[in-house]
Amino acid sequence: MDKQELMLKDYLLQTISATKFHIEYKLPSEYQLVEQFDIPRIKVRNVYTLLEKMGLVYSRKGVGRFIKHQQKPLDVVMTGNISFSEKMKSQTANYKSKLTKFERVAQDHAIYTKADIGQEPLYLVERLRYIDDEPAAIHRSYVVISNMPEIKKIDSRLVSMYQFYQRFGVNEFRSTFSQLSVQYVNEIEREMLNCEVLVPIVKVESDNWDAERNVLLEYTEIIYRTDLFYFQI
Amino acid sequence: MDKQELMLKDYLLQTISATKFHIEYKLPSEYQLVEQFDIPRIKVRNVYTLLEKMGLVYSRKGVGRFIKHQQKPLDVVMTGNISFSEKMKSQTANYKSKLTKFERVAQDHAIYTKADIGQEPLYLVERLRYIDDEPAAIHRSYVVISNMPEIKKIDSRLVSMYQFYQRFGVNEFRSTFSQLSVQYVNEIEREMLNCEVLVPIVKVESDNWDAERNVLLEYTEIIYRTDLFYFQI
DNA sequence: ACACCTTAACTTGTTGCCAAGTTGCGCAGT
DNA sequence: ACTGCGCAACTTGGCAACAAGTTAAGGTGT
Repeated sequence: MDKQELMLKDYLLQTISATKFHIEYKLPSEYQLVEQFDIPRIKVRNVYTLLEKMGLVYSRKGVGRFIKHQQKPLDVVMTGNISFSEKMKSQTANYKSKLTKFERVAQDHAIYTKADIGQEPLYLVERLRYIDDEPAAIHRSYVVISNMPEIKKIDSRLVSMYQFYQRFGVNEFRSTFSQLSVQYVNEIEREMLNCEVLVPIVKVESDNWDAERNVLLEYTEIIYRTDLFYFQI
Repeated sequence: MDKQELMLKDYLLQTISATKFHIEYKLPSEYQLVEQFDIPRIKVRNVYTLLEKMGLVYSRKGVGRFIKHQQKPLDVVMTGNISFSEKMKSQTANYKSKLTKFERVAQDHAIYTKADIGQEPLYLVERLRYIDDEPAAIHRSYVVISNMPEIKKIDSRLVSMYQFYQRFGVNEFRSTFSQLSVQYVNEIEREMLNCEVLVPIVKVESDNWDAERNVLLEYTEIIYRTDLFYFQI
């Protein structure tokens, strides 16, 4: 981006952050900004399309460009033993979870390169979490079948992995690591999360052990849209 | 982005991630991709300039486009009482810290809107952290002057805030919150961190108390480039 | 045989032009 | 006075053409 584009980006970001998030706030047209800043129209377009990819703005051909309504982010507590479901239900009335995949993990899946996993057959339970009817997080549990054979019997009524494990005799949980990284989504996850190309995601990878039997229950991967959450550590 | 651009983005991202990070790996030219995928050149350019803004690729006019060398991310442990300096020194030989600002905080600074702070006069100590001579993190300590008046006497020899507090009688630290959010940089921080527009940052905000006296020592804000760190929780 | 210069063919950088959608105003008809 | 239609002026969407930098090959001169 050249200096003119950077200047315009900051100008529009200030406009967006200063605006009291009324629905349908209309931004200046491309030609208004061309005249106001005396720069080529293509540079205005470049900045506008960047803001669109960041999920801040949307356009309607022939009408104009508008600031997108942003939800107030919710708090996710990253430590402690409260399940994600409980965390969300305490902050919003409109939370739900949908089971999107439950199947054996193919032998060539990348998960098998993780050191702790080795070649133990795994069962994937994948859930999409919704807040105010918007997809907000993808929760993947890779369960070690030999340490929790009942996992093969789950069905679409599954509500919480915590409750599932407790039902089958696990009372004490332990985690040996939890790692957070920030990335951009791939296309599959972007469609699942219904977000724009440049909304970064936080990926949290951790494990979950039965502390009494000292066996690995699952390897966990959670993908959060970063525009919908603050993370309490 | 339309489907052709998304397809090309994924194609180039796969090329980048499959490449063994040799310096100066040259990517296909715009016209090679135009012919290979039978799409307009402007769409190829759109995708290439996006990858440039993400910090993955750089271009040289008349020569071509190249994959940027990426450093292997380091681990930052987000909990516990180890100072950032110690965390980094245990992982790399080439770490340094530079004091970039130390001054009273103006009365109209946004920091004074934080609930815990009220209107207590604050002193800002800002450090830029380097890894392998690249800026990697900005560390801001907003110190409560009345609870640590010695802060006004610091100079450019300051190495560690932990050591500073210990020198003035603080032996036991406590934190009441630590919040992580993901954002894009503003222009000032982008220049300090020497990164591209679309490298997201992690901002960690926390407080630090003298546990014995039960007084607030500082409000802390750390800004990390997300391409240089994994976060252990 | 080697070195230097020129030019063609490559590369990326910059911007305008045309297409298509929408809205609002003015005019005509009832 | 009201309603409906047409068109001008607005908006964004899509893409090609020209400018400028670099490199390598070929030809010429020593």
